[in-house]
Amino acid sequence: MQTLLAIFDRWKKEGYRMTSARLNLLHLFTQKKTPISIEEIASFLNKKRKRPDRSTLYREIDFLKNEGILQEFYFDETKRYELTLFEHHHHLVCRNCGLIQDVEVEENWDRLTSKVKKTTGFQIDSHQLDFLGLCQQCVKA
Amino acid sequence: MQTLLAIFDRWKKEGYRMTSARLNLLHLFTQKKTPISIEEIASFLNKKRKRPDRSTLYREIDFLKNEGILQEFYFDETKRYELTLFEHHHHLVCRNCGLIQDVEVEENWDRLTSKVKKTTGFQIDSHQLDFLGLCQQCVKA
DNA sequence: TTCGATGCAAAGGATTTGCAGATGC
DNA sequence: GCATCTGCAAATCCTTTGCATCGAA
Repeated sequence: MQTLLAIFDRWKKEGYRMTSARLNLLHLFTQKKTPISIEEIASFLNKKRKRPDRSTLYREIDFLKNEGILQEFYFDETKRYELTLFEHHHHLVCRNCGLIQDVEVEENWDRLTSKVKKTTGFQIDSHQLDFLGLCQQCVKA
Repeated sequence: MQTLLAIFDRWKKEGYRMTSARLNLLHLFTQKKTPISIEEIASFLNKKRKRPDRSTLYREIDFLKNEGILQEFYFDETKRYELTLFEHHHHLVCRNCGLIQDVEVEENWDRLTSKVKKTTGFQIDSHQLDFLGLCQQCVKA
């Protein structure tokens, strides 16, 4: 697992710059522990009176994705992003209100992965497991 | 698991019609056992000289999704659709050539689901598990 | 001073919508 | 015959791109 400091070091060597837009975004992502959409990112940054242009936002997301810092998900009809720095986990999605929550699933993923590899011949890099349903609030209502 | 016949019956009662566009689409989906994109659907129908307008295609996909006949996935930067009639299974996606393959994962999903339900309070309807990696061909190359 | 990052405006592509005519039932 | 379904064209929405300027190192 790479740390933010290690990333900054690498960027310095590669000639990328620590601009305020980039720092604001990274700061936002370290606070939000759950995948967020472009719309949500824009509105959070608006609240804090930092408003990058949409094109900047898209370019920056792309940059961070290519650098392996952000991970892309697709929930609730929209793309969402989350720091890869966070430990691997799975998501619970409420199909009514759209709430997204992390969940720990006790499972021997290494064993499962190597089993799948053996039966299919695929070289498996990662997996994604999500649960879809209703959150406590929406079950009540 | 609902059958196609049961669906046709329900539609008749609800006043929906068995148009040729709808039948062509359903026929295509019963043949393709793997999630396909709008582009792929259009090109397959073109080959068979059935060319519905794109708006019809989008409307029909939407209809089938709402009727619970199609399931939506998001792989390889595109939305893909598959019949829900097929038995529940998981997907292997090659991140190089985009190949999608079904895979059986032996796991007691009911046990896992009820465990997650207990720890989170969510009412869980379904889950989705996908593996990402390289297929045999792409590993060689 | 240099080159990456940004904002703006315009282009591009995918999806949706309104409407008039076609077609299942 | 009536309501649904369809194709066409236009509208809309999201994302990307070109370019001149800004600003980090």
